[in-house]
Amino acid sequence: MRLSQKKIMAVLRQYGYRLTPQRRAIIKTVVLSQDHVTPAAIYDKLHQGQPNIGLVTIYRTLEILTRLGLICQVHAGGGHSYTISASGHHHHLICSGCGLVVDFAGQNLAGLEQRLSRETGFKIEDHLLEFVGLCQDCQRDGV
Amino acid sequence: MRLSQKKIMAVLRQYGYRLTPQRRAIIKTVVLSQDHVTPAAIYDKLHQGQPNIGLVTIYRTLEILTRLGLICQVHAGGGHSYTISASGHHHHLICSGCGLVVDFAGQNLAGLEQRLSRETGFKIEDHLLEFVGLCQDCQRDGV
DNA sequence: TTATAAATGAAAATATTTTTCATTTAATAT
DNA sequence: ATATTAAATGAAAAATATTTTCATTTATAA
Ligand SMILES: [Zn+2]
Ligand SMILES: [Zn+2]
Ligand SMILES: [Zn+2]
Ligand SMILES: [Zn+2]
Repeated sequence: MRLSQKKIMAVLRQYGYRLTPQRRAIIKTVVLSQDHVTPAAIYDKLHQGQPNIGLVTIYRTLEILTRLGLICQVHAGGGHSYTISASGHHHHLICSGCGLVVDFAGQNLAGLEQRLSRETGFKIEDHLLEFVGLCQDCQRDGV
Repeated sequence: MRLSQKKIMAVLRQYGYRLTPQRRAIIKTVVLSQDHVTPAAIYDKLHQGQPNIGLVTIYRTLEILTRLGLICQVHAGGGHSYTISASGHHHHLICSGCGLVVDFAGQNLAGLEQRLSRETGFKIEDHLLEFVGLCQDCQRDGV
Protein backbone atom coordinates (compact mmCIF):
# COMPACT_ATOMS: atom_id res chain seq x y z
CA MET A 1 0.00 0.00 0.00
CA ARG A 2 1.46 3.29 -1.10
CA LEU A 3 1.41 6.20 1.26
CA SER A 4 -1.02 9.03 0.57
CA GLN A 5 -0.07 12.69 0.57
CA LYS A 6 -2.20 13.11 3.66
CA LYS A 7 -0.41 10.38 5.53
CA ILE A 8 3.03 11.69 4.61
CA MET A 9 2.11 15.15 5.76
CA ALA A 10 0.72 13.79 9.00
CA VAL A 11 3.97 11.97 9.74
CA LEU A 12 5.97 15.09 8.95
CA ARG A 13 3.89 17.09 11.44
CA GLN A 14 4.19 14.30 13.96
CA TYR A 15 7.94 14.71 13.89
CA GLY A 16 7.69 18.44 14.37
CA TYR A 17 8.33 19.53 10.81
CA ARG A 18 6.31 22.39 9.43
CA LEU A 19 3.94 21.93 6.57
CA THR A 20 4.98 24.56 4.07
CA PRO A 21 3.40 25.04 0.65
CA GLN A 22 6.74 24.02 -0.86
CA ARG A 23 6.77 20.74 1.02
CA ARG A 24 3.18 20.07 0.03
CA ALA A 25 4.05 20.63 -3.61
CA ILE A 26 7.07 18.33 -3.45
CA ILE A 27 5.13 15.58 -1.73
CA LYS A 28 2.32 15.89 -4.24
CA THR A 29 4.74 15.58 -7.13
CA VAL A 30 6.50 12.53 -5.76
CA VAL A 31 3.24 10.79 -4.83
CA LEU A 32 1.56 11.47 -8.16
CA SER A 33 4.50 10.45 -10.29
CA GLN A 34 4.24 6.85 -11.41
CA ASP A 35 7.93 6.35 -11.92
CA HIS A 36 10.83 7.72 -9.95
CA VAL A 37 11.81 11.35 -10.03
CA THR A 38 15.13 13.11 -9.61
CA PRO A 39 15.53 16.32 -7.62
CA ALA A 40 16.11 18.15 -10.91
CA ALA A 41 12.91 16.73 -12.42
CA ILE A 42 10.89 17.88 -9.44
CA TYR A 43 12.48 21.30 -9.78
CA ASP A 44 11.66 21.54 -13.48
CA LYS A 45 8.08 20.68 -12.73
CA LEU A 46 7.58 23.00 -9.77
CA HIS A 47 9.63 26.13 -9.94
CA GLN A 48 7.84 29.17 -11.33
CA GLY A 49 4.60 27.76 -10.05
CA GLN A 50 2.77 29.13 -7.06
CA PRO A 51 4.63 29.09 -4.73
CA ASN A 52 7.96 29.42 -6.41
CA ILE A 53 10.37 26.78 -5.24
CA GLY A 54 14.15 26.51 -5.08
CA LEU A 55 16.23 23.45 -5.86
CA VAL A 56 17.76 23.62 -2.39
CA THR A 57 14.38 23.19 -0.76
CA ILE A 58 13.80 20.12 -2.86
CA TYR A 59 17.08 18.58 -1.75
CA ARG A 60 16.33 19.40 1.85
CA THR A 61 12.81 18.05 1.75
CA LEU A 62 13.78 14.81 0.01
CA GLU A 63 16.47 14.33 2.64
CA ILE A 64 13.94 14.62 5.45
CA LEU A 65 11.39 12.37 3.77
CA THR A 66 14.07 9.76 3.16
CA ARG A 67 15.28 9.89 6.74
CA LEU A 68 11.73 9.34 7.95
CA GLY A 69 11.32 6.39 5.59
CA LEU A 70 8.48 8.07 3.70
CA ILE A 71 10.20 7.90 0.35
CA CYS A 72 13.22 5.95 -0.77
CA GLN A 73 15.94 6.16 -3.33
CA VAL A 74 16.31 3.90 -6.32
CA HIS A 75 19.89 2.88 -7.01
CA ALA A 76 19.96 0.28 -9.76
CA GLY A 77 20.48 1.79 -13.18
CA GLY A 78 22.79 4.49 -11.99
CA GLY A 79 20.68 7.47 -11.03
CA HIS A 80 19.85 8.86 -7.64
CA SER A 81 16.15 9.05 -8.04
CA TYR A 82 13.35 8.85 -5.58
CA THR A 83 10.20 6.89 -5.39
CA ILE A 84 7.45 6.97 -2.84
CA SER A 85 7.77 4.40 -0.12
CA ALA A 86 5.22 1.79 0.79
CA SER A 87 4.55 1.98 4.49
CA GLY A 88 6.64 -0.97 5.59
CA HIS A 89 10.00 -2.34 4.56
CA HIS A 90 10.00 -3.27 0.93
CA HIS A 91 12.07 -3.66 -2.20
CA HIS A 92 11.99 -2.36 -5.75
CA LEU A 93 11.26 -3.73 -9.16
CA ILE A 94 12.38 -1.21 -11.75
CA CYS A 95 11.53 -1.05 -15.45
CA SER A 96 14.61 -0.28 -17.49
CA GLY A 97 12.38 0.88 -20.32
CA CYS A 98 10.17 3.53 -18.75
CA GLY A 99 11.41 3.90 -15.20
CA LEU A 100 8.30 2.54 -13.53
CA VAL A 101 9.00 1.45 -9.97
CA VAL A 102 6.92 -1.27 -8.39
CA ASP A 103 7.33 -1.98 -4.70
CA PHE A 104 7.25 -5.49 -3.42
CA ALA A 105 7.45 -6.96 0.04
CA GLY A 106 7.00 -10.29 1.70
CA GLN A 107 10.50 -11.37 0.87
CA ASN A 108 12.09 -12.59 4.02
CA LEU A 109 15.83 -12.23 3.98
CA ALA A 110 16.31 -13.23 7.61
CA GLY A 111 17.60 -16.69 6.71
CA LEU A 112 20.17 -15.29 4.35
CA GLU A 113 21.15 -12.67 6.91
CA GLN A 114 21.78 -15.38 9.47
CA ARG A 115 23.90 -17.37 7.08
CA LEU A 116 25.98 -14.32 6.22
CA SER A 117 26.41 -13.35 9.85
CA ARG A 118 27.59 -16.83 10.69
CA GLU A 119 30.00 -17.01 7.77
CA THR A 120 31.48 -13.53 7.98
CA GLY A 121 30.97 -12.36 11.55
CA PHE A 122 29.19 -9.23 10.32
CA LYS A 123 26.41 -7.73 12.38
CA ILE A 124 23.94 -6.92 9.65
CA GLU A 125 21.89 -3.76 9.96
CA ASP A 126 20.29 -3.13 6.62
CA HIS A 127 20.01 -4.25 3.04
CA LEU A 128 19.16 -3.15 -0.45
CA LEU A 129 17.41 -5.41 -2.93
CA GLU A 130 16.32 -4.26 -6.37
CA PHE A 131 15.30 -6.07 -9.52
CA VAL A 132 15.60 -4.56 -12.96
CA GLY A 133 13.60 -5.67 -15.97
CA LEU A 134 10.94 -4.71 -18.47
CA CYS A 135 7.36 -4.01 -17.49
CA GLN A 136 4.50 -5.46 -19.54
CA ASP A 137 3.95 -2.28 -21.53
CA CYS A 138 7.60 -1.97 -22.46
CA GLN A 139 7.79 -5.62 -23.48
CA ARG A 140 4.81 -5.12 -25.76
CA ASP A 141 6.10 -1.86 -27.20
CA GLY A 142 9.51 -3.39 -27.79
CA VAL A 143 11.36 -0.67 -25.90
CA MET B 1 37.19 -16.15 -5.93
CA ARG B 2 38.42 -12.67 -6.67
CA LEU B 3 39.83 -11.90 -10.07
CA SER B 4 43.57 -11.38 -10.39
CA GLN B 5 45.18 -8.45 -12.13
CA LYS B 6 46.43 -10.88 -14.75
CA LYS B 7 42.99 -12.24 -15.45
CA ILE B 8 41.45 -8.79 -15.71
CA MET B 9 44.13 -7.69 -18.16
CA ALA B 10 43.65 -10.83 -20.21
CA VAL B 11 39.93 -10.18 -20.53
CA LEU B 12 40.58 -6.58 -21.50
CA ARG B 13 42.92 -7.70 -24.28
CA GLN B 14 40.42 -10.33 -25.32
CA TYR B 15 37.90 -7.60 -25.99
CA GLY B 16 40.38 -5.63 -28.05
CA TYR B 17 41.29 -3.02 -25.48
CA ARG B 18 44.90 -1.95 -25.23
CA LEU B 19 46.93 -2.52 -22.12
CA THR B 20 48.32 0.86 -21.25
CA PRO B 21 50.46 1.57 -18.20
CA GLN B 22 47.61 3.73 -16.90
CA ARG B 23 45.14 0.89 -17.13
CA ARG B 24 47.57 -1.47 -15.44
CA ALA B 25 47.97 0.98 -12.59
CA ILE B 26 44.25 1.44 -12.15
CA ILE B 27 43.59 -2.28 -12.16
CA LYS B 28 46.39 -2.84 -9.67
CA THR B 29 44.94 -0.24 -7.33
CA VAL B 30 41.41 -1.60 -7.46
CA VAL B 31 42.55 -5.20 -7.02
CA LEU B 32 44.90 -4.47 -4.13
CA SER B 33 42.50 -2.26 -2.23
CA GLN B 34 40.65 -4.19 0.44
CA ASP B 35 37.70 -1.89 0.59
CA HIS B 36 35.99 -0.03 -2.19
CA VAL B 37 37.53 2.94 -3.90
CA THR B 38 36.09 5.99 -5.57
CA PRO B 39 37.44 7.43 -8.82
CA ALA B 40 38.82 10.35 -6.82
CA ALA B 41 40.58 8.03 -4.37
CA ILE B 42 42.26 6.18 -7.22
CA TYR B 43 43.33 9.50 -8.67
CA ASP B 44 44.80 10.69 -5.39
CA LYS B 45 46.78 7.51 -5.13
CA LEU B 46 48.05 7.38 -8.70
CA HIS B 47 48.57 10.77 -10.26
CA GLN B 48 52.07 12.13 -10.09
CA GLY B 49 53.35 8.60 -10.12
CA GLN B 50 55.03 7.02 -13.12
CA PRO B 51 53.17 7.21 -15.45
CA ASN B 52 51.21 10.28 -14.57
CA ILE B 53 47.50 9.69 -14.78
CA GLY B 54 44.48 11.89 -15.36
CA LEU B 55 41.14 11.65 -13.63
CA VAL B 56 39.43 11.28 -17.00
CA THR B 57 41.35 8.13 -17.73
CA ILE B 58 40.23 6.69 -14.43
CA TYR B 59 36.59 7.38 -15.22
CA ARG B 60 36.98 5.89 -18.67
CA THR B 61 38.75 2.79 -17.45
CA LEU B 62 36.30 2.11 -14.64
CA GLU B 63 33.50 2.44 -17.13
CA ILE B 64 35.02 -0.22 -19.37
CA LEU B 65 35.82 -2.57 -16.51
CA THR B 66 32.28 -2.23 -15.21
CA ARG B 67 30.77 -2.88 -18.61
CA LEU B 68 32.83 -6.06 -18.91
CA GLY B 69 31.71 -7.18 -15.46
CA LEU B 70 35.27 -7.16 -14.12
CA ILE B 71 34.53 -4.75 -11.33
CA CYS B 72 31.27 -3.56 -9.90
CA GLN B 73 29.86 -0.57 -8.16
CA VAL B 74 28.73 -0.47 -4.57
CA HIS B 75 25.53 1.49 -4.08
CA ALA B 76 24.34 1.13 -0.52
CA GLY B 77 25.54 3.88 1.76
CA GLY B 78 25.35 6.59 -0.84
CA GLY B 79 28.70 6.67 -2.61
CA HIS B 80 29.57 5.57 -6.10
CA SER B 81 32.49 3.40 -5.29
CA TYR B 82 33.95 0.42 -6.97
CA THR B 83 35.04 -2.94 -5.78
CA ILE B 84 36.64 -5.73 -7.69
CA SER B 85 34.22 -8.31 -8.97
CA ALA B 86 34.36 -11.96 -8.16
CA SER B 87 34.30 -13.92 -11.36
CA GLY B 88 30.68 -14.97 -11.23
CA HIS B 89 27.53 -13.23 -10.25
CA HIS B 90 27.64 -12.19 -6.64
CA HIS B 91 26.39 -9.74 -4.07
CA HIS B 92 27.89 -7.39 -1.52
CA LEU B 93 28.21 -7.22 2.22
CA ILE B 94 29.43 -3.76 3.18
CA CYS B 95 30.82 -2.59 6.50
CA SER B 96 29.37 0.77 7.45
CA GLY B 97 32.29 1.32 9.79
CA CYS B 98 35.35 0.88 7.60
CA GLY B 99 34.03 0.34 4.09
CA LEU B 100 35.19 -3.24 3.74
CA VAL B 101 33.33 -5.03 0.98
CA VAL B 102 32.88 -8.79 1.15
CA ASP B 103 31.47 -10.57 -1.85
CA PHE B 104 29.09 -13.42 -1.38
CA ALA B 105 27.37 -15.74 -3.79
CA GLY B 106 25.30 -18.88 -3.66
CA GLN B 107 22.15 -16.95 -3.04
CA ASN B 108 19.60 -18.14 -5.50
CA LEU B 109 17.04 -15.51 -6.26
CA ALA B 110 15.40 -17.46 -9.08
CA GLY B 111 12.39 -18.42 -6.99
CA LEU B 112 11.76 -14.84 -6.00
CA GLU B 113 12.26 -13.72 -9.59
CA GLN B 114 9.64 -16.16 -10.75
CA ARG B 115 7.18 -15.01 -8.15
CA LEU B 116 7.72 -11.39 -9.12
CA SER B 117 7.40 -12.12 -12.82
CA ARG B 118 4.15 -13.93 -12.24
CA GLU B 119 2.71 -11.22 -10.03
CA THR B 120 3.79 -8.17 -12.03
CA GLY B 121 4.32 -9.34 -15.59
CA PHE B 122 7.87 -7.97 -15.56
CA LYS B 123 10.57 -9.70 -17.53
CA ILE B 124 13.40 -9.56 -15.04
CA GLU B 125 16.89 -9.01 -16.34
CA ASP B 126 19.08 -8.13 -13.41
CA HIS B 127 19.17 -7.40 -9.73
CA LEU B 128 21.10 -5.69 -7.00
CA LEU B 129 21.42 -7.13 -3.51
CA GLU B 130 23.57 -5.57 -0.83
CA PHE B 131 23.73 -5.96 2.92
CA VAL B 132 25.10 -3.28 5.21
CA GLY B 133 26.43 -3.92 8.69
CA LEU B 134 29.49 -3.93 10.90
CA CYS B 135 32.44 -6.22 10.32
CA GLN B 136 34.04 -8.06 13.24
CA ASP B 137 36.82 -5.54 13.66
CA CYS B 138 34.45 -2.59 13.72
CA GLN B 139 32.17 -4.32 16.22
CA ARG B 140 35.13 -4.92 18.51
CA ASP B 141 36.51 -1.41 18.11
CA GLY B 142 33.08 0.05 18.73
CA VAL B 143 33.09 2.16 15.59
C1' DT C 1 60.43 -0.03 -38.33
C1' DT C 2 56.16 2.12 -39.80
C1' DA C 3 51.28 2.95 -39.95
C1' DT C 4 47.18 3.70 -37.57
C1' DA C 5 43.46 3.43 -34.71
C1' DA C 6 43.05 3.79 -29.82
C1' DA C 7 44.11 6.05 -25.64
C1' DT C 8 45.59 9.89 -22.95
C1' DG C 9 45.19 14.29 -20.44
C1' DA C 10 44.65 19.35 -20.07
C1' DA C 11 41.09 22.34 -20.21
C1' DA C 12 36.50 23.60 -20.54
C1' DA C 13 31.81 22.52 -20.11
C1' DT C 14 28.17 20.53 -17.67
C1' DA C 15 25.91 18.58 -13.76
C1' DT C 16 25.16 17.72 -8.96
C1' DT C 17 25.10 18.74 -4.16
C1' DT C 18 26.13 21.60 -0.09
C1' DT C 19 26.91 25.85 2.50
C1' DT C 20 25.92 30.50 3.85
C1' DC C 21 23.02 33.93 5.34
C1' DA C 22 19.47 37.54 4.97
C1' DT C 23 14.55 37.23 4.66
C1' DT C 24 10.12 35.11 5.16
C1' DT C 25 6.71 32.32 7.44
C1' DA C 26 4.15 28.36 10.01
C1' DA C 27 2.88 27.32 14.30
C1' DT C 28 2.21 28.49 18.88
C1' DA C 29 1.03 31.44 22.68
C1' DT C 30 -1.17 35.35 24.01
C1' DA D 1 -6.67 38.58 15.93
C1' DT D 2 -1.73 39.63 16.98
C1' DA D 3 2.73 38.97 18.47
C1' DT D 4 6.57 35.88 19.01
C1' DT D 5 9.98 32.83 17.55
C1' DA D 6 12.29 29.04 15.84
C1' DA D 7 12.09 26.85 11.47
C1' DA D 8 12.14 27.12 6.61
C1' DT D 9 13.13 29.33 2.29
C1' DG D 10 15.89 30.73 -1.69
C1' DA D 11 19.54 33.42 -4.05
C1' DA D 12 24.15 33.12 -4.52
C1' DA D 13 28.41 31.09 -3.98
C1' DA D 14 31.16 27.21 -3.10
C1' DA D 15 32.29 22.63 -3.40
C1' DT D 16 32.04 18.15 -5.89
C1' DA D 17 31.39 15.20 -9.50
C1' DT D 18 31.20 13.89 -14.25
C1' DT D 19 31.50 14.49 -19.34
C1' DT D 20 33.11 16.51 -23.65
C1' DT D 21 36.56 18.25 -26.74
C1' DC D 22 40.58 17.89 -29.16
C1' DA D 23 45.60 18.06 -29.92
C1' DT D 24 49.15 14.83 -28.75
C1' DT D 25 51.01 10.41 -27.59
C1' DT D 26 51.36 5.45 -27.88
C1' DA D 27 50.18 0.25 -28.01
C1' DT D 28 49.62 -2.89 -31.32
C1' DA D 29 50.03 -5.30 -35.59
C1' DA D 30 51.78 -5.45 -40.21
ZN1 LIG E 1 14.81 -3.80 1.68
ZN1 LIG F 1 8.34 -0.01 -18.63
ZN1 LIG G 1 23.63 -9.72 -7.80
ZN1 LIG H 1 34.50 -2.60 9.36
